[in-house]
Amino acid sequence: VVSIKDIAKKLGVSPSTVSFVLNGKAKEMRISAEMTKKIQQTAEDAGYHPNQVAVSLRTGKSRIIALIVDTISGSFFSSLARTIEQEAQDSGYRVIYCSTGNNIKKGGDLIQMMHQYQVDGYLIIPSAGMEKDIELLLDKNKPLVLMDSYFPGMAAPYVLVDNYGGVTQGMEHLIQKGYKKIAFVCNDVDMVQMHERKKAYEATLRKHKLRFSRQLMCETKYTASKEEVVNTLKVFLEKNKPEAVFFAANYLGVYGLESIKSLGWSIPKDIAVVCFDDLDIFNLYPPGITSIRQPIEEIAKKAIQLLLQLMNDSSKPKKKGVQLEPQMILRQST
Amino acid sequence: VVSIKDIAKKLGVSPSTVSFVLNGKAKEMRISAEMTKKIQQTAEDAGYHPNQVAVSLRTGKSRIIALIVDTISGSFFSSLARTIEQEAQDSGYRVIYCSTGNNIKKGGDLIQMMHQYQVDGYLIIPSAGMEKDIELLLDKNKPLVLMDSYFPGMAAPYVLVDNYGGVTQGMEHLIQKGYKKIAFVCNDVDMVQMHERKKAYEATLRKHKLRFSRQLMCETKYTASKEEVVNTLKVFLEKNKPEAVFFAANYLGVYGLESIKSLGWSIPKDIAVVCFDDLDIFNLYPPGITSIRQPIEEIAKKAIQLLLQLMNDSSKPKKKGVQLEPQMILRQST
DNA sequence: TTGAAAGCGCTAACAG
DNA sequence: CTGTTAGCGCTTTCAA
Repeated sequence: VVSIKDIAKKLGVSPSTVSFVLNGKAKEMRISAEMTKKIQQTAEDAGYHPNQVAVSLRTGKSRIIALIVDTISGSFFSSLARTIEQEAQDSGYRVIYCSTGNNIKKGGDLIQMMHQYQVDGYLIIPSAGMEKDIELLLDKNKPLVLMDSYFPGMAAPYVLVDNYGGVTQGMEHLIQKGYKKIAFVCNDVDMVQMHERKKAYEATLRKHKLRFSRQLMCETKYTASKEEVVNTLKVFLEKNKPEAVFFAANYLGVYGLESIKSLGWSIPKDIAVVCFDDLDIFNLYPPGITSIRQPIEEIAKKAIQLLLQLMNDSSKPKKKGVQLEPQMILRQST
Repeated sequence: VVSIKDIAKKLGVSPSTVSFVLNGKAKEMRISAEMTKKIQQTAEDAGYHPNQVAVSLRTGKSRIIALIVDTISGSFFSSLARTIEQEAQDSGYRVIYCSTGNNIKKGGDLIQMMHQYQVDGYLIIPSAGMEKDIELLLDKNKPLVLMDSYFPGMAAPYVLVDNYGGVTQGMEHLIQKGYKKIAFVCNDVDMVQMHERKKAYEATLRKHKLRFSRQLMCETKYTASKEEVVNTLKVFLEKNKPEAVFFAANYLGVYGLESIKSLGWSIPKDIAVVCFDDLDIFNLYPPGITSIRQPIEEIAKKAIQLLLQLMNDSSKPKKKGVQLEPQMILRQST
C-alpha cells in the first residue's frame, strides 16, 4: 500500500506538499504548477488511495452517512435506500446501512459504534427503545434526521407521512362507499406513527357517528411470527365478520390477505380491504387492493436534504418536523 | 469524549496500563487486581468507549464485514442479510451493507472505499463488471466470499444454489405434467448463474426430445424498467402462446404474473407457471405459483462460515466453491 | 507490576 | 512556494 510519505520520498518533497496537492489545495497553497502535475502523476501511477481511517482520525470526519433501520428487509426501507443513496452521492457522501434487528440493545450498540466510527450524519428509522441513544447523539450535536416516526418531545428533526390524514382518507373512502362495520388491524408498536393511525380510525368512525368498538380493533404483536399473526387475523375476522377491514401497515395487509384467502372469503364481495402503505402485490393481487401510498421518494429526499443542511450549516435550522401527504390508490377491493 | 489518556491522567497511571486493562490483557501483563478494578471502574463511570478509528489505524483491523450487493432491495438480499448479520455478530463482527446500484464504476469505488476503511472481510454478490475490483482484493489477500454467482476462472470462493439443477428440476416437473411448449423468460445479465439456468432449460428440452426454439426464449433487459419488461412479456406471451412458462428469476415471475393478468389469462388453465426463487407472493397469489426455492439461509450460513474461516486461518483453505441444492415448492400453477 | 515512547497515515498550523 | 512538526487515539515493544 502506497502512502503519502512514499510518494513524497519518491519525489524528494515533503508529505505536506503532496497532501496539499492531492487535496486540491495546490493553488491555495501556491504550489507550482509543475510540482502539482508531477505529484498528481506519481500518485496516479503509484495507485495511491488515501487511507480513510487516517483521514478520519485526523479530521474527525468520514463523509459517511449511516442509515439505521430496524429491519433491512421491508419495502419501505428498500425504496428509501435507493433515493437516499443517490442524493448522498451527489453531495459526496457514502451511505452505509445498519439494521438493529428489532433488538433494542443492539440499536444502542450500533449507534455507539457508528459514532465511534465517526460517521458524519445519521438517518434513522427509529424503533421503540432507541430514545436514549438518539438523545446521546443529539447531546453530542451529531446531525441526524428521523424518518417514518419520531419521539414526541425530542428535539430531533423528522420527516414522515401524514399518518393521521392517510388513515382518515382511507376511512372516509370506506364510509362513503357505504361500509359501516369497519375493522382495524394494527400492531402493538409503541410509536407515534401507529398511534396516529389508530387515532384517525377511531376519530373518523366517531365523526360519522359509527359505533367504535374495541372488538373491531385487532392489535397484533409486532414480534409475533407470520404464522401467528395470520392465524390471529383469521380468528379475528371470522369472529367479527366485518364488512371492511383497514390494515394499518403493509405487512399486515399481506398477512391479512392470506387470512382472508384461507377463510375462503372473496374481496370485495365478502369483505372490503384498504391497506396503509402500498406494495406491488396490492396492485397484482386480485382484485387489486386499495391502499394509502406513502410518498417514500419525497420522504427520502426531504430527509437527506435536511441532514445535509444540518451537516453543512452549523447554524441549526431546527425545523422540527415535516409531514408529507399520502395518496390513496383506488383499486377494486373497495 | 473521553479517551484513554483522560482516564490515565485521572488515575495518575500511564495510558498503556489503561489500555492493557481495557483490552482484557490485565493478567497477561500482571497488572494488580486493585489497579485493574480501579481502571475498569473509572472507565465505566466516565463512559469510556474506544475510538474505533484510532484502533483501526493502529491495528489495521476493524472487525467489520462488508456486504456488497447490487441492489439493496430484493428479497434475496433481505433474507441473506438477516442471517449473515446474526452469524457475524456471534463471532464479534459487525456487518455494513453497501449497494452498487447497478453501477459498474460505483462498485469499484465502493470496494476501494471499503478497503480504505480497512474492513476485515467481504461478502459480495457480484455483478458484471466487478471482476477487476474483486481481483484487486484477492491480490491484496483480503478475505472474501462471493454469493449467488461467481466469475469462472477467478480464484475466489463462492457459495450459490445449484442453478442448473434447480431449473432442471422445474423443467422436468413441467414436462412430466405433460406440457410441451414451454417458454423460458430470463434476462441478459452476463453472469454464470443465469447462464446455468439457460443451459438447463435448453438441455432438459433436448433430453426429452422437445423442440428448442429461440422463439420460446425471452431474454429481457436487466436494466429495463418494470413497465417495459411487463410489456415485453405481454407481447412475447401473446405471440407465442406457450402452454407453460418458466421464469428464471423471482422479479421476472412477478412481472410475468402482471403480464399474464393483463392478458386476462388464467393460471394454470391457459398457462402453467414456474418461477426460480420463491417469494411470499407466489404462495399468496392465486392459485399459488410453483417455484424453485433457494436455500438462502444455508447460503448465508455457509458463506459467512467460509469468510470467518478465511479471516482467522491465515492458511487459505481455497475451497473453491460450494453449491447448495434448491427445493421445488409445488403449488397449483402447474 | 507499570511506564515511556514510537508510530499507524494523514492534516494543518507555522516556519522558512 | 515548500518543508517541519505536532498531533488525532490507540497499541505494543522495550525498559524500568
